[in-house]
Parts: sequence; structure tokens; C-alpha cells
Amino acid sequence: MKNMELDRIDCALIELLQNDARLSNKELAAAVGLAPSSCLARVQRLRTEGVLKGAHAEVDPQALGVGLQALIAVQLRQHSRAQVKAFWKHVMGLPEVLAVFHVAGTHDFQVHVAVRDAHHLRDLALDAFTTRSEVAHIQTSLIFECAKGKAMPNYRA
Amino acid sequence: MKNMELDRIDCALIELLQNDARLSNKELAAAVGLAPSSCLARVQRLRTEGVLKGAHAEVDPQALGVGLQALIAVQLRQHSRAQVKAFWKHVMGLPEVLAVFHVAGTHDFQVHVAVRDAHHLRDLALDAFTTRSEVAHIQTSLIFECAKGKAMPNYRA
DNA sequence: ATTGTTTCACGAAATGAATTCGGCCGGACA
DNA sequence: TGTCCGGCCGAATTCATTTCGTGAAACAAT
Repeated sequence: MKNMELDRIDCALIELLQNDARLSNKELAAAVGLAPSSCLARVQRLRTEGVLKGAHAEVDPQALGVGLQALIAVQLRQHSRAQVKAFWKHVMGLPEVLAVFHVAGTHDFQVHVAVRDAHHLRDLALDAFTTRSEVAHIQTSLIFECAKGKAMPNYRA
Repeated sequence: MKNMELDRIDCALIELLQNDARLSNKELAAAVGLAPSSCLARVQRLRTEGVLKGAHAEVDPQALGVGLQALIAVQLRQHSRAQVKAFWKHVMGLPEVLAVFHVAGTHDFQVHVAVRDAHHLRDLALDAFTTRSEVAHIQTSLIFECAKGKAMPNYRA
């Protein structure tokens, strides 16, 4: 399941679907030069093998009232497995959290959050971070702008 | 275009599509209690209004030979608009880059990268970051684990 | 109240896509 | 050479998407 063979066509399919998961099977087939039925078989295989793990719609933050995003760097008091796990579960349960990174370095976590405004951010920092017993210190960085890369790089091709 | 009305059903559609962009229109319609045709009209409207901005397949990093991810914190030498823009364009052109955050704080950027291994990360840091004239200092943090939240929070509902 | 207007949802029909299936080609192997 | 195996094709079926005409509710103005 882990190291499956990906030929040139598989890679093309993966890249196309990363850019636009809504491409029809027909369009996909045309793009890679395969018959729709063959193309479908490949995509299904990629899905069942776990290479393609799902698809998610991208939504405009502004449309949802998200006016501000931030990265919150978190230092824990101790690095015990229990504390790490507890904090992880806690932040993943917060609606404001877009992503959590457990990192090695001067901080233990980087938490990407989306909030209404500065006031909301302050409340979130105070209520959901600094009050936690396992949290030693946080440092909040406002995000001016953020962008995602087009696709995950492929180091097998 | 900016402040469009989103009723209960629109919000439900948005949330469903964030969790799984591959839901068929028929399934979507059933989930929100609408006829397929009505549901389609709404989804199309959300798309043309820019609330839904696209969909992207999620792929397993391991399957593509990505064995390591990291967050690289970058400090620029100067904060001139030209330098910020130049650096932004540069990192967005790198295949290893998954996301870029331009932030306010002790660092100027946080760059999320996906690499083959530690060796690859070293080369990337040296070749694509520290050699850039606008970069004053970088600090690399290995990512142990990272997870994305289920959906963008909705502060209009 | 009534009339006109707008908005939205419905459902049937037409259009087009996804999926299934049998058969075919080409390479691997003995 | 003969057989096996994997992958692709193309037509047929099944199913979903999309279009379009209709009608019900909300609202404004007369």
C-alpha cells in the first residue's frame, strides 16, 4: 500500500486533480490521452490505494466573515506525550483553527487560525491558549497574506 | 460581490463541499432537502459569486516521496515592498513550497515546505533561502505532524 | 384588497457523463 | 510458439446533470 508504482499518467492525473478536483472523468481522460473507462479505472485505483485521499472545496474567507488570520506559536510547559496530545486535541476542536503544526524548534506548535477581527483574536488567544495549563507561552503573528502552492511536489517521477 | 447573503442552506452546502468536494449534486440536494435542480442553481451561484473558489484533491505525501515537511521562518534584511514582493514570487515558484505566510512579528515569512528528506531540506535552505540577498536570517522547524481543520469557520451564520 | 413583480423551488424532459462489460492488443515467460 | 497477464478500448447501459416551463410565496405600489 505504501510504495505503489506511479507511472507518468498517474502523476498527470494527480497533478490535474490537485489543481481542480472537479474535473470530469471525461476531461481527465482527454487531458492524459486515455479512454474514459481506462482513466476511471486509474483514478479509482488511486483512491482505493490511498494516494488520493479526498477533495475539499476552497472558500473565500471574506464571504464567511473571516477578516483576519494569524499564526499562533505555542510553547508548552513540558514536552510530555500527554501534554502534547491534550493540547493537540484541544486546538483541533476549536472552530477557528485551520491547521495545526507540531514542530521541533523553539516553539512546539504553530496554529493557523481564522477569526472575525482583532477583538476576536484577542479573545481566542486569552480564552483558548494562555488559559490552558500546558501552555507556557504564546506569540501571535498577524497574517498579511497567505497563499498555497499549486500542488504537492512529486519526488518519484 | 463581497457581502452576499448566505442563508442556512448556502452554509450547509459550503460546509458539505469543504468536507468532500466530490459529493454529487444529487447527494448534495438530498443532504440539504432541496430538489437537484434548485440545489444546482445555488451551487452555481456560489461559484460565480466567488464564495466557492475551486476544489483541490488531497494526496498522500508519502505516496509522492515526501518524507519530511518543515516550516521555515524567514527574516528579511529590509521590509521594502520590493523585497517582500521579490521574495514572495521567488518562494511561490519553488516546487517544494506548499504554503507561504507573510506575517507581522519577529519573522516576516513562514514557509511550509515538503521535501524528500533531511538532506533535501538542507539543500533547499541553503540554495533557495540563505543565498537570497533579501534574506537576513532563517530558522527551520521540522514538522512532526500536521493536520488541517475540517472547515473554514463561518461567522455570518 | 388587488394587481404586478420578484424570487425561489419544483419536476419532467433532454442532454450528457459515469460505469460496466466483453473483447482485443502487446509484453513476459517458459 | 503458445499461453498468461495486465491494461486499454469502445459500445451499451445506467445514472446524473442541466434546461426549461410552471406555480407558489413574499413584497410593493396602487
